[in-house]
Amino acid sequence: MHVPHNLEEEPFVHSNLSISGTLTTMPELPEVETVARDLQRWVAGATITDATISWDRTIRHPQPPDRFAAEISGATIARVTRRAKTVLLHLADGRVMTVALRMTGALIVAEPGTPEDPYARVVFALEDGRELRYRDVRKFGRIGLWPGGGLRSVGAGSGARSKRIAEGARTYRIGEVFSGHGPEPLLRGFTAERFAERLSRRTAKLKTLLLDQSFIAGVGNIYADEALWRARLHPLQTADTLDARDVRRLHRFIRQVLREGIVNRGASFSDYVGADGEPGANAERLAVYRRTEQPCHRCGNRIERIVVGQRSTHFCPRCQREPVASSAT
DNA sequence: ACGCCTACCTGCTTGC
DNA sequence: TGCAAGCAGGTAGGCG
Repeated sequence: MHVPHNLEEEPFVHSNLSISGTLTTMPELPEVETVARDLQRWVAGATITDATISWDRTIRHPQPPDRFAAEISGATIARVTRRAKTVLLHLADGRVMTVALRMTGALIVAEPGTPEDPYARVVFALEDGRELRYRDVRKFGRIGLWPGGGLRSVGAGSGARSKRIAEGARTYRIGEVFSGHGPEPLLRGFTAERFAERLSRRTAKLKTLLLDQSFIAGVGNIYADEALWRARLHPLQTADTLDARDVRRLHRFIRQVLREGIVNRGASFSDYVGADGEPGANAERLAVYRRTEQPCHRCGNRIERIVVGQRSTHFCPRCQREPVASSAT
């Protein structure tokens, strides 16, 4: 199997999710997509011979941690894909291992002889001598191992937070598998019309909604702020007040920032420095996120930071006007 | 059903 | 310099 040359030079760097310097990965859809594509290239076909768990809580349902290693040993990774912000490792026997990276999770392919990583919470030994390491400084991430046959949600529709998942005779709370994810924004089925229809039924603030995974899958704090800036929409504006043009802009720019993120290997809005040491053309791309008090690239006005739903939110108060509440009819 | 709040975690930054 | 508080944010789950 081809091994990228930079693996040899930088053992800990498997993808852009390993960052030299400050580790602020914040994996959102483009970052997770990048990880899945890299793993598909590097470990599809590999067989797991053992798993070492150093933080039990990383392993979640349905297997208790002490059975996980035995369950996964001997499995061959057939295919690696992504759903929302979760990496899916499809095993040859039909089971699926899910890896939710949350805040600081990373999947790293380590060549034999690579120094131990103190933040590796789960290490999968591969038959060929390499290791697939799940690294997670803050321990928020979760790994699950699910039965084959395909998990399906019981009852379709949005707001699936409390619904259950059926697999054969057993059912799981949907949160144990997926958090009732909304549509994948980059799929063809996610049309402006469908988006408009979903938005029209909601009275929540735009920022809150974009972060709601049951409303739209894969958008996190960075891409939400960036998409709203491009669409010139105020983060506090409520969804049901958007007109048709607003919706089309928001739809287009959500997809645009996510696609650009993937093209840039998920690095477009992080302070990533590539293995080639290429300096940040990324700073140019970052329009508002963490640019508090700095000039707006469009109008020069100072970027403002507010807190929405306990999350920092960055926007340009001149480009992104909050609509005046209409008290009249 | 929806929106809001807290807990989960650790490392870095800030303030005294 | 040392220490504590504040901050970062994805998401499960509880509450009103």
